[in-house]
Amino acid sequence: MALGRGSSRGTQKGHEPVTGTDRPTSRDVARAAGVSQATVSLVLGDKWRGRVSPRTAESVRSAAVELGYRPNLAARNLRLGRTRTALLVVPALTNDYFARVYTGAARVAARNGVGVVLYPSPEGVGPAPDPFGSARAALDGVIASSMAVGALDAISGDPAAGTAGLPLVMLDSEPGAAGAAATVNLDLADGMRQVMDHLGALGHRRITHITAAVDSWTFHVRRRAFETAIVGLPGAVAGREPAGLSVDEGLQAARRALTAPGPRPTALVCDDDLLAVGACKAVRRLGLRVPEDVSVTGFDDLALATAVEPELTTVQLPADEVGARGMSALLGALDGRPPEPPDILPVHLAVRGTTAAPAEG
Amino acid sequence: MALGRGSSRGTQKGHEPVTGTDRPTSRDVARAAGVSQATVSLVLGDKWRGRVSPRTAESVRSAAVELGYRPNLAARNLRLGRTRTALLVVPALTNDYFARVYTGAARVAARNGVGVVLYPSPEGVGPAPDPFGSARAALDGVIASSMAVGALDAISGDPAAGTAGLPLVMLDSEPGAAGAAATVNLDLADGMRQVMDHLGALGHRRITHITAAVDSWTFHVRRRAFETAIVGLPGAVAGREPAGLSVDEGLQAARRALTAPGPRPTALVCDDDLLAVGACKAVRRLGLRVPEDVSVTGFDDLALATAVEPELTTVQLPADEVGARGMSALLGALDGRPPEPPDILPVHLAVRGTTAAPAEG
DNA sequence: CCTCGTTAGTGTTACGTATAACTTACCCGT
DNA sequence: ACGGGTAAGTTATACGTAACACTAACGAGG
Repeated sequence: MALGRGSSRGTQKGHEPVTGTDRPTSRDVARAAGVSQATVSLVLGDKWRGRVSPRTAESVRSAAVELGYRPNLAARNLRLGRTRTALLVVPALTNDYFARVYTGAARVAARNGVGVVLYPSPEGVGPAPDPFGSARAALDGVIASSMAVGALDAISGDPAAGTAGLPLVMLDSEPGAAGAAATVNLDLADGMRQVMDHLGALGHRRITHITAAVDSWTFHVRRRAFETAIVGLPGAVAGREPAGLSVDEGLQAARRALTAPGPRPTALVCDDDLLAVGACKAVRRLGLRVPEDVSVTGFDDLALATAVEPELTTVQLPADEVGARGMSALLGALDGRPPEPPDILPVHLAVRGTTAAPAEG
Repeated sequence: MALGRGSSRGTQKGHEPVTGTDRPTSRDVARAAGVSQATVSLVLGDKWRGRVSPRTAESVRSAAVELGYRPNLAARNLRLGRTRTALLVVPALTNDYFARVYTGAARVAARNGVGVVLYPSPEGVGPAPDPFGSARAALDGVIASSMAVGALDAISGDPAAGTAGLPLVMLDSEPGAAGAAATVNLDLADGMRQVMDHLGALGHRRITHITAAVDSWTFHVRRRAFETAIVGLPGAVAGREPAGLSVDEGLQAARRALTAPGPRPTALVCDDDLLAVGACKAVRRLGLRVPEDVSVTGFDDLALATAVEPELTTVQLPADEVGARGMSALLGALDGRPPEPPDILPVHLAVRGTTAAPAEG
């Protein structure tokens, strides 16, 4: 039954390719089953109904198993002109918002027989942060977070050209972003509004916004929404303190906000949970308490938010839904379906332990 | 100059492949530059020195740019019989230990012109968690964390067969694991020893080990090392409390440990930072203080460890070095070099705020 | 008996690339 | 003038697969 895997590698003329790990090919399976390669392709491709007898099909299948046949994906991709693989470009792996985005995207992709390759934009990983060279996988389409567009247009000035003409779905980016086949958005403005309503209702009037100093739409929106909300809050006094996206930067920014001359803010609204955690540390290092002396709010509802004490009041984002919709949109674009109207996913404020009414004063 | 991208798709007989996004091919570039396809391949493959005149080379290059030529990776992979792509299988994205492993691996890979595809073993993502179907990228080799072997042998009973005959490097796994071309290890036993020495020197004698209830070598080692250390500590009394790998499970386990009948442990040694953070919460919920009443130690030094207060005393792991060595080993195996002797990377205890001498009593 | 339709396959081709082997033109020394 | 050498390309494959177009065998209907 198990013929030797002869595979007459006849070098008559010309080329001689680098001989990789020579696995059995569909032709080897064909020889073993006593049929032609075309039949093997039909059977294993599950297109044999009514074209190959069940007996033959079964013998092909068992021969394939016998030899441990695995189709050569490179050959298949070349033949089909498509890879059924999508690239997901995210800014950071550590951030579990993106981990959840991936989960949602992967779920939808798996249901459609599509693979997902992750490309975390490198933080000094290599000299050429080229997703299409680095993740050398041949790709059908790209989903990118707005926070990672740097990785895309690092290749060329034009963000769209960065995807090399592949369909592109943008997440959390300006609706109708140039070059994108679709966009998936969160109602971040509403999230910030919920935060401000909550703080306003508690009685806070001196509020400092600790902003993420990252040039990304997701943060611009938060800032605009904060500014809109603060003018809608009678007698409110706003402050602003920019910070990089880390716990430590949040700590520094909060320290600056709390030790600045003038009346101390009673609430710190942070653009991100990392910043909020840092802010809480700053409050305590100044001998104050959260939330009795200073309320702190975050954004994103990372795992970190419920790990710290007190647990963070923050805005929960439906991250996996973002990933799932993004993948759906990409699959639609790949199938040539017209883009669906961009809908904006709702977000939800989770009130936890870092907000309370301000002390009298 | 810019000829139309004619690409006479002559369907004389037979096949007719699915016409994907028809990008320009090297033959189109050849036509535009007035040379043969072979010359284009030579020039763009940077193998033209002494075989093509500089003038011609330049005209080929500019024609390629003009047309926006991007080589078809599927075709290249097929021709070369290799993809220069490695798969990194990790248990979770959220855990920044693995994010750092990836960073290290990606750094080494980039230096060698190799791409890295991440495969986070899915938590209920799809029905068939098949890295080789899901990450449909054609692969040259696999690096897998021992904590993710489940994703590998989910495909077949045999962990090695899971990689479909590809070279496999195991991280943090039993040295000389079956089927692995190489293994990269951390001296976790020494890490645990450092923890115990530290606690012993502080005067702790009633110590409970909060173990990760995960069937992985990395945790077996920790447990064995704990048990070895405890017998080497005169008068020491050990406890053990298993927990799943999460903050909340750590909290539950610590609560059980602290409220069990008999004298209360003065120190909780946790297998993981997540557990340690949960343990700290449990201590405080019982009205006790960290570290005055109960000392807590973690393991891994996640970002979380310095986000909480007090900052966690924990064992720092050279995660990126693990990734880098793993990738080096894989590249070596791919080049047919004999495996280097498995070396064990040192780890280092970071003493921070959650450990102190126990109160008298 | 011939034709038609169905069943069960096979032969052949091209996807786009990299490279071994061949070719042609030109120059130099003797 | 002529052989040999080099520079500058070109030609011809083959990688493994999927699918179209073809064919051989066979039974049924007229």
